[in-house]
Amino acid sequence: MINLTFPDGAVRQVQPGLSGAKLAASISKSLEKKAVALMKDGVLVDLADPITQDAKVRIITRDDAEALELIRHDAAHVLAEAVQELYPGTQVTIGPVIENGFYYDFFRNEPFTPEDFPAIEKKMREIIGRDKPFSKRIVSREAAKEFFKSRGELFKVELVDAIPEGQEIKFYDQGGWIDLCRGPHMTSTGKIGSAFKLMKVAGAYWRGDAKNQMLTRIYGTAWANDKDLQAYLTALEEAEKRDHRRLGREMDLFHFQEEGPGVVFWHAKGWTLFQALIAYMRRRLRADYQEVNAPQVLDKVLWETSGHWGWYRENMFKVQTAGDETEDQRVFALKPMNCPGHIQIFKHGLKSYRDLPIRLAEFGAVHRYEPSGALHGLMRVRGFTQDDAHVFCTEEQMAEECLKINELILSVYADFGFTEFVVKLATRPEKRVGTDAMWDHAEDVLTRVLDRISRESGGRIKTGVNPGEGTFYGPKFEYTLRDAIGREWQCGTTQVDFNLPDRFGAYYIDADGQKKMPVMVHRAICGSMERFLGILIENFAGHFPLWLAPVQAVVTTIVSDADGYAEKVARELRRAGLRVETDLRNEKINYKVREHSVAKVPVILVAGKREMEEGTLNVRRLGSQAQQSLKLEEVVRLLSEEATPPDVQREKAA
RNA sequence: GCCGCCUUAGCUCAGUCGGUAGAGCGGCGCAUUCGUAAUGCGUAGGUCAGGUGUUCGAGUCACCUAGGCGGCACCA
Repeated sequence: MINLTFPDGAVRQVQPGLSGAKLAASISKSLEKKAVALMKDGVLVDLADPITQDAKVRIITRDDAEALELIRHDAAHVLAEAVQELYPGTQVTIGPVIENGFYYDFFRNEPFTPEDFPAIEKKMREIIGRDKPFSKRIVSREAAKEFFKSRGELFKVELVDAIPEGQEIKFYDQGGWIDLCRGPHMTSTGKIGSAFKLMKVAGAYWRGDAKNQMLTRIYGTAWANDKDLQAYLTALEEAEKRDHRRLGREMDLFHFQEEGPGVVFWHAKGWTLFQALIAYMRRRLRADYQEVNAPQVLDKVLWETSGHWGWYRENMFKVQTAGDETEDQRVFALKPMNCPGHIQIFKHGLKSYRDLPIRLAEFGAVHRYEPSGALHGLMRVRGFTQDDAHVFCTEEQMAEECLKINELILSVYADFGFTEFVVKLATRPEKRVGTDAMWDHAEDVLTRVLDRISRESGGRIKTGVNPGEGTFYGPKFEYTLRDAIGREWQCGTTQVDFNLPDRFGAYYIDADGQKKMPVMVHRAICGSMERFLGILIENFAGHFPLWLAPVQAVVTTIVSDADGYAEKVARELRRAGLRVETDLRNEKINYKVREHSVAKVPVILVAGKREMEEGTLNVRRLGSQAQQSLKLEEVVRLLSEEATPPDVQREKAA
């Protein structure tokens, strides 16, 4: 006999080999019907699997949260069956569960289009309606390969070969249609229900490798019920409304055009935002950093020395004279990074150990030839501004510098309202420079720093490791923040580098009078200012806190008699440092309120006859219909206080 | 870069079977002076992304190029 422990702590003795299905049946008739899988020691397994030893068990019904991934996984199988039924000759490959849904990759000479969806969905519903049971059987490697080979499923043959020796090969049969799968599945296709929808088609490389064939991927979403499906579709629409490309146009922040793929035309309002962000960062750097500026165009030898010319040449802009007659054939590069420039500044003149650490910061405009398919609004561009810095320090100072940077990064994020972060250590990649000993050392230092960050945050900051994701010259920390709608963005990085100082021959004079190589720490907080602004636009859905809003308030009139008063109000607010516009157009107040609300101006100050006579303003805040009548002086005081950036407020309070 | 889709007025989008381009918003003009999310009337605005081809005739069909969108790959 074996002991099964139930979620309520109850223990039951049963015969070994009892299946989850039988177990459910022994509890109640209704549970037998509702059960779709078994949770055994924290792992989902098929209901038909025998339980052979003591375990903690829980019967999973379709309504349990754990069943959702099964619904999606089963839906992927049904999608594959539907496609093969409708389009014979299509080869199936893989079909995993992903966040919010599933996909299946197919190989077919003619790719699918969304126009095929109605037919496929209809067929899926038909298969689900048949409600055939999922049944599993273990097969031998040879039998599995033979089976797929005979059906012309060459991708599946490759998949069988990829299964590690000693691992079982399982076939799942769903009413005659069979797929290779590690499972688990629910009891029958009918359990999938009807709350699913095919979403999009996309190309995807076989096994994620660009050297392989392109497959057609069909994405779908699936939920336990229609209400959840509908909620998901609504959330997608909401996310679309805060798309920074859309808000950028609606709020007149920036634009892109054909002649400049991947480079931003910043309009006045967008540039105001940009400048507000840079001004904030400058204040945060004032105490510890020296701001510098290195050239845009430098001879390619510098990039050869750094290694960029070797590793990233395809992604660099080459710059040469455009003249046809010129003899000067010298090749320059538009800088893709700031580090070589900063090293030149460090190397200029002798540095003493007493000078260290030297922290050079730059809002450096860099250009990278990103693949055309990678471009995406402000999030991925070919010309952008990094809030970059390089700290030149001694070995002993390195860990302390990393911690100091960590504090700065986290406090910057907090000032923008981001409170959830993950810090990951990215370790040595295959493509790299420097000796293994150097890498061992650098990774060792960062691992210890990461432990300390985690420990000192009291577990508030999550940490992790990204193996092989480091840069070619050193390991790094990747700072990821979570936005208002739960999306994660990797922004900041801290990189420890023993390689570039060596390659460029940078040194300082140590206490013993000897030349010594400094360690270099690269760091960025926002990463790309353009991208960070894109993230901010989406995070706030364009509804910026007052200190960032490009137009902080609009003063508008109800009657033209109040025009003079409105001008005076605007002057006073501007004198207090606020970004204010007036709207004296001969339009109804409804019209003007609507227009400025749509433009997401945080504060509308209405001046009518009454306000003019009383020296007041009627204040209306974005997102609220409430009105508040306040004295002009009061408005100036309240708004300038609210528009004070968080760091300045902190300084004042201190 | 790869796969698929898209590109019509400043913006959002119609445009039938291949027969000579349309709406709303916005702009401009006039009237309206009005109390918190769209006042009325009038008016201008187009190389249908660019090119080549098929055709008596192309916004519409085919091919090429560019840009965009969704994924994939990439992201120093």
